[in-house]
Parts: sequence; C-alpha cells; structure tokens
Amino acid sequence: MTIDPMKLRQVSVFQNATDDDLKLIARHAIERSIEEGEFFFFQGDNAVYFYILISGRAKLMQMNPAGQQVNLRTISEWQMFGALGAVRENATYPATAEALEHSTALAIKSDYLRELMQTRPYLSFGLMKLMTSYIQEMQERYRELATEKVERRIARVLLRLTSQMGVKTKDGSIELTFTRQDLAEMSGTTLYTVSRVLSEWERQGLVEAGRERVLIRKPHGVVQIAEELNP
Amino acid sequence: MTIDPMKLRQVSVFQNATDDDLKLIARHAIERSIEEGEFFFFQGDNAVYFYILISGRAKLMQMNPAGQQVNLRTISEWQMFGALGAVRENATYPATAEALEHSTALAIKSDYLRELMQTRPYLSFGLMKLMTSYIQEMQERYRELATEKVERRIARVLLRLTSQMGVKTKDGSIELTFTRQDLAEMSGTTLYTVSRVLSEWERQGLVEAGRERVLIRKPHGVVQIAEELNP
DNA sequence: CGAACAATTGATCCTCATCAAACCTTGTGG
DNA sequence: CCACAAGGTTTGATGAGGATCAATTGTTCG
Repeated sequence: MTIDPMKLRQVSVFQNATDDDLKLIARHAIERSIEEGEFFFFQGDNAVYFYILISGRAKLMQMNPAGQQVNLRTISEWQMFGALGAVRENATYPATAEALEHSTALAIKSDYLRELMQTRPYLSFGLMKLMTSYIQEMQERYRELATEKVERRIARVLLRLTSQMGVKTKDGSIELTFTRQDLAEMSGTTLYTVSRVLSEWERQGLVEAGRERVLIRKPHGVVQIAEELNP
Repeated sequence: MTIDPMKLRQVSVFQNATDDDLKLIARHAIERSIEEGEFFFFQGDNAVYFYILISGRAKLMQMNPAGQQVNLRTISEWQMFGALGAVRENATYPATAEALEHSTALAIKSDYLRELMQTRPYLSFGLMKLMTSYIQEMQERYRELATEKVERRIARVLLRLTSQMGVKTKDGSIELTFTRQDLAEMSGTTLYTVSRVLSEWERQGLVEAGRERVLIRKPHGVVQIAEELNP
C-alpha cells in the first residue's frame, strides 16, 4: 500500500510536475511513521533522504553547543523538509526534525531528487522558490529578534502560526496547539515570559490560554500589537 | 570596454559554466558604479537586475518600519547579490544593498538568468548551493542571536568577517575595516556595546582598535571567546 | 489516586540599551 | 598651515526589559 501519486501535487515543489513524474516519485518513496518526541533526523546526519510530511506535525530546530535550542519552523502536512541536503552530494542536515505528535512522512532519496532536477527545470525552480521563501522568512525573523521587543515578537509568532496551521472555529477565533515552551523557542524568549504575556493578553480579552493551547479571540488585536509603530 | 568574460568564473554560481556561456553572460552585463553611501537597490524595488560586485564593498541590510536596520551580510568582490529576484518573475528585492565604499558592479537582467537556468542545470545548482549557504548562515545567526550573549556574538562576527574579507598582515594579525556601527548592526547590538567590548579586548591584548578599523592580534583568543562552553 | 508534565506568579538579578558628554581622527577651506 | 567641522569613538551613569530561580497550582493520563 503506497501513496496516491496525485496527492503529491499538493507539495509546492511538485506543483507543476507531470502526472508521470509524480508516479515516478511516488514509486521511490517509502513511508516512515514516528511517535511524538522522536526524530526524523538530526542536525549533522548525512542527508540521505528528504521528507514530505503526510500526517501529523513536526518542528525543525537548531541547538547550540550548550544544548539550548531554537525553533526554525513548524512543518505541517504536505510540506517538504530536509530538502536542502538534495542540493549537493554528501551534504548533512543543517537542522534537527522532531515530531510534535505521531507523524508519518514519505522519505525519498536525496540523490534521486538531484538526478531528476538535472532534466526537469520546473523542479529546480520549485525548490528555489521554496528556498527563497525560507531565506526571506529567516531574514525577517532575524531582524525582528534584533530590533523588536518580546511582546511584539510573540504576537508575530502567533500570526505566522495562524496562517500556517491555525484552525478557525466557527465564531472567528483561531485555535493553535503549542506549549509555552514551543512558543518561547519560536520567538526567542523563555516560557516564563510567554506565559506572562499570554496572561496579560487574556486579561485584556485578546486570547484564551489553556494547556498546550492558545485560542485567539481577537486576531485584530494581536495584529495591532504586532504592527503598531509606537509601543 | 566591457568585462573579460573569463573573469566571471570567479563567481561561485558560474564556476562550472562553459566559456561560451560566460561570453553570453558578459555580453548581457552592464557596468554600474556608485559612491559610498549610495544604493544599488532598495528593499521592495522591482528585482529587474541581479548584480555581481567587481570592485569595492557593499552591505545587504533590512530595516523595520521604525527605521532601525540590521546587516544581513557584507558583499565583497565577485560575489553575486540581488539574485533571489531571479527565481520568480516580477519579484522584489527582499533587502537593500548599500555601497560601503566606491563600488562597481555588473548588472544583468534577472529575466535573462532565469531563461538560462531553464536549459542549464549547472546554473540552477550553483544558485541553489548559494541559497543553501545563505539559509544555513541565517539559521546559525538566528540561533546565536536567540541564545548567545553579546560578547560571543561580536566574536563570531569578527571571525566570520575574517574568513570572508580579512586581510592578513605579515605578523599573523588580521585587519578588518568596519565602523563600530557596522559591527553593531552585524551582531545585533549597539555601537556602544561594541565599543566597550573591543576596549576590554584591547586591554587583554587580543585586538587593537582604531577608527573604522579592528586589528585582531590574537585570533585564537577571539575563537576561544566565540566557542567556549562556559562563559 | 498519584505521577508527570504544563503553566502561573512572585521575587530577584543581570545584561544591555539608552542618554549624555567629552574625546579623537580626518579632511577641508580660509 | 592652522582651525574648525564632521563624523567616529569612548566612557560613565542610569534604568528597563527580561532571564532566572523557586514555589505553587492546574491538567492529563495510566
């Protein structure tokens, strides 16, 4: 039992692929399921495979020598990850991928993608577009970290997550499933500070905070905090 | 009077180009010289051209709505910049490029590069490798900014600059030409803090600090500050 | 029910940013 | 050739913003 090749078109890089190519790719994919807290790969591992998440949720992170870690990005369904290793031979992963819940991914040999890209410009362009968006996002986040105050950074993180994986409830609120620690790693602060900020926002009626859960009641208010010129 | 096409091979992306391709590319390049403090392009501009710096020095930076800016990277000779815009049609530059001194660059239409990449995988791969290195560097810097103390970040910046554009003097010291403000923007701090840290290092004999100049006397000592596990 | 984990909240401390003032260095024009 | 202006740098004083530590209170699940 393998994946339906046509479903692969949901992957941004494969958007312009021919049906035949999708079938080819699907035939080279193997499924891999892991539990919450387990890892698809570690920073520094040989980048033999790249992955496409087909169910669950994962995070890409980097840690410093002392073991402190930062969250680079959260991966949701049909997103590709670990693909930077496909650009050159014998590359290593520049980050670690950990499952945030029980997750399943397709693993495909990096060598194979590299081979395909030799003759299929649309694939190279797809990957380059993806890489461009990473670069832009990292540049922005870097600037935010360097110049903005925590509260605003946390607001930005919530908004980013909203657009990437927020679940809209029927009354216009948005639900996010993350621990304070996760949010802290994503905004470059500590879980204590995240907790304080969320408590304050809850007092103001902007959000409802629960265990591993944030419900954004007034998205507009959060946007205002994220954007406002004068704090 | 145009550029010698063969010189273009110094550009990492063109490393594996055929001589004919280099000639083609050179024929599409126009030279553009600007003075210190002037700009090649601004963030948000239409990315009509990408550039190759052939003399001088420039910096890529990003600013937030309030006007504070951070330095993303310093560009030295034969480096390509503004090339992210070549990946998709009608893209805009995600950063601003300013000359740090009188500088000359080749400007080539982004459209043209994109066209070439359709039929020349080596070009796509060259650009992807470049983009991969940007992503990795930004990820590292992001982590540093989030988890490391200023002193160590400044040490890292000096080391990065050393490998990118440091001038070795005959006694093993390394000379860098940057203002305190430049260094501050690169390490995500203020010129005051940079000044204080450099003064302290000077007291310890690690560096000599002058106007728009830092002379690293004991590179090993700086490495130690950058790497040491226990501060 | 109890263990494990997540979150809150208060108290404290420390790193840096900020502001202000003076000092150097370099280049220019009278 | 000197004086002065402009820009870069240093240094001290001050304080704010968060990190850190510690203790307590939920929440979930076997």
